[in-house]
Amino acid sequence: MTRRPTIKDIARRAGVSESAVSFALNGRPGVSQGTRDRVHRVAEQLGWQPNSAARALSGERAGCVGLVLARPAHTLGVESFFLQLVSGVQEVLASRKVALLFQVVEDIDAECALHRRWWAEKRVDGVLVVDPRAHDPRPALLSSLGLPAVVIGAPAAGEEAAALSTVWADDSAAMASVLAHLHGLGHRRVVHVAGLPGLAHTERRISSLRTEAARLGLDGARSVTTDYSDAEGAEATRRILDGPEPPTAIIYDNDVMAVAGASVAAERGIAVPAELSIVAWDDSALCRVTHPRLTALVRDTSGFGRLAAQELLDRLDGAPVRDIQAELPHLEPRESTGRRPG
Amino acid sequence: MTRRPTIKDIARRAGVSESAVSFALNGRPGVSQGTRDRVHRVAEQLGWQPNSAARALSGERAGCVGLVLARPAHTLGVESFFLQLVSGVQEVLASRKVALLFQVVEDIDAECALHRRWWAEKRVDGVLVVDPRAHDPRPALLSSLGLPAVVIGAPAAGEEAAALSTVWADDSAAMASVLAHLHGLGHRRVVHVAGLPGLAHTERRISSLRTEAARLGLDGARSVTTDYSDAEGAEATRRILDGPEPPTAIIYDNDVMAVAGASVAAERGIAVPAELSIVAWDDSALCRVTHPRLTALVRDTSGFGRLAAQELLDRLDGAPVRDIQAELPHLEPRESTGRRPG
DNA sequence: TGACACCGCTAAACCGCATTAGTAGAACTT
DNA sequence: AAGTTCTACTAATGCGGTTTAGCGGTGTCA
Repeated sequence: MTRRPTIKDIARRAGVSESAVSFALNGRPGVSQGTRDRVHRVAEQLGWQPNSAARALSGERAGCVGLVLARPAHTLGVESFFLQLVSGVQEVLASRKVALLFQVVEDIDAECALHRRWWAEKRVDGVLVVDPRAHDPRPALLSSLGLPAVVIGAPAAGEEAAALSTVWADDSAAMASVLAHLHGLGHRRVVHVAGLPGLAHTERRISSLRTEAARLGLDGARSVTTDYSDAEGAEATRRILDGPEPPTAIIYDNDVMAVAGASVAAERGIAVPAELSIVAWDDSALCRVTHPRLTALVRDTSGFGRLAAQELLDRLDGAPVRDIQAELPHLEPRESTGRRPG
Repeated sequence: MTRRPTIKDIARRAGVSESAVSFALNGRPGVSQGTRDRVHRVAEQLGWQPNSAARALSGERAGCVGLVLARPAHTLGVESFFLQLVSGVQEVLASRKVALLFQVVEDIDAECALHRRWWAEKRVDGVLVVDPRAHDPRPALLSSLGLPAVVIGAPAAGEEAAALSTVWADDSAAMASVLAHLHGLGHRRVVHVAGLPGLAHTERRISSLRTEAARLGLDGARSVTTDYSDAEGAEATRRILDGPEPPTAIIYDNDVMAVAGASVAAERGIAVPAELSIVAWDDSALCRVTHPRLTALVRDTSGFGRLAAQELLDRLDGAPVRDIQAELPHLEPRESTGRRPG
């Protein structure tokens, strides 16, 4: 139950004023090198750390950034994406001693309310925004509050990202590469089992599928949307396979649905990849542990997080808004894709 | 870029002193009902929220609790456990407007350093501790700092949890129920593919397996440890199946390894459950999407998180240290377990 | 040699809130 | 009518930092 040391303690032991201590510890001019060293030594010895509340109060930063995840609770924990992203984010933040406030909420209204509260409470210096969507209310809100933010993922087509930086991967090009792969294997009827309809990247992938399919002359290509859960992924797969002219290849928007789809095929005795090819968007342990292993679109998710965190820190340091493109995801062919049957 | 309203603004508009505002907003005596109402109305109108830094500084709480995850980055994101736990934790915290500081670090030394820093910075009012392990340095550290904490998971046998509350599930009983299930199906040779060796619950499960197996007369029962990854899960499975007297049932300490194990069996043409039964400790979408679906030990992970968060809040309110036992996990039999072959 | 700039430091104000001490006025005693 | 107790409020202080203003002492230069 030790008492926390303060700069007052340091000042007393070093025989200087509190202001001198503050100057010394923050590398500001106004103290001689000798005094500076002495103060640092005493601070170290006392194990002093700045009280974050006091810092935040005196006009400075809170030393903290926020990340809100607006997803219904039951769809959480099935995807590896977020923990990976967060771990990348933290690598960068931790190196600068910035903390991460993390919260899961039910929907986007709750998310907006939370941003507003964090701002009013002066709890965070900036926020990371994930899952950009069509008609997204968050960019406008955040810029009206003057809260620096970085959007992770490309905004919906046609929408300017207000005054927010964006870190994104080119989903359109990625979709094109998947279709090229399938087309090269002879597939002509392809279905895309997409994620949540409101999300910007979902719409982007859907529209890219359409234009790219038209270009390649794949006329059966279409998308269906889901909530990303294994249940809806399986259900969609059943409907697709039961429909007229079932496809010879299916692209799933996440790993969980892809595995669920593969399982439905197995259940029905449909051989993968002999009769049906499967591609997962986002690689994970999941894709490697199933049998056959799934061909997947690999992206460096934690690298993505690192990029976003770095950009947010830069923004806090006054850097201008930027638009950063992450490395293009690449396709990792495994055993779940093969030549078109017949 | 609106300015944040402060109690000074409220005081001015309501025509009273700042102290009166503070009393009114905090439900303290010393203001008439009329003034109280007026202050509340003005505060609402201005959209005032207490500045968390100022609150924390003036002796009060930081309004924030911490959770550190000490796992090497590559083992992250494969398990659904943590996001589920965190989402449960937050349900409770959010209802009390307490924020969650979340950080992922490489190892337990980094975790200890972080706890120390958070304490010194007065960033958190208390912390949640996960993955208790044998010879765990954290309880002693936290109690010497006087930082309220709740340990999630039972401490290693023989170790007192210092002055920390504990929320735990009875792993021994759970292991017993799994063995009873397998014994009932006629299995006599069972292997347990456990997780990280240092963790308290790993050791608990291992020792429970041993005593329970002895009681039931299963003499081939043994445990091997891994790092929880799909790679080590698969590797362990190969070694086990290649060894002398291969088991007829395998218990895996998480879902990912169980699926990886099932995949190894499939690869080798070993039929599940006809030739090999598989049990996963911890249910998830994963166990339901594979084919055959995996028999799993189900626990209410987010409920676990809720319990822990509630206990931490109680501790912050001055409640005494408690030892809370969560609901016993129950076994959900699916298609991956069946009668012993032969 | 006086004016001026510069260095190294201290004193004091301030951030937004909680809290303690104090105070004016009304109500109640006796 | 003077003393006491309440009520409803204000003034002042402190939390732990940052920051601005100011102040002696020394060096520089005209």
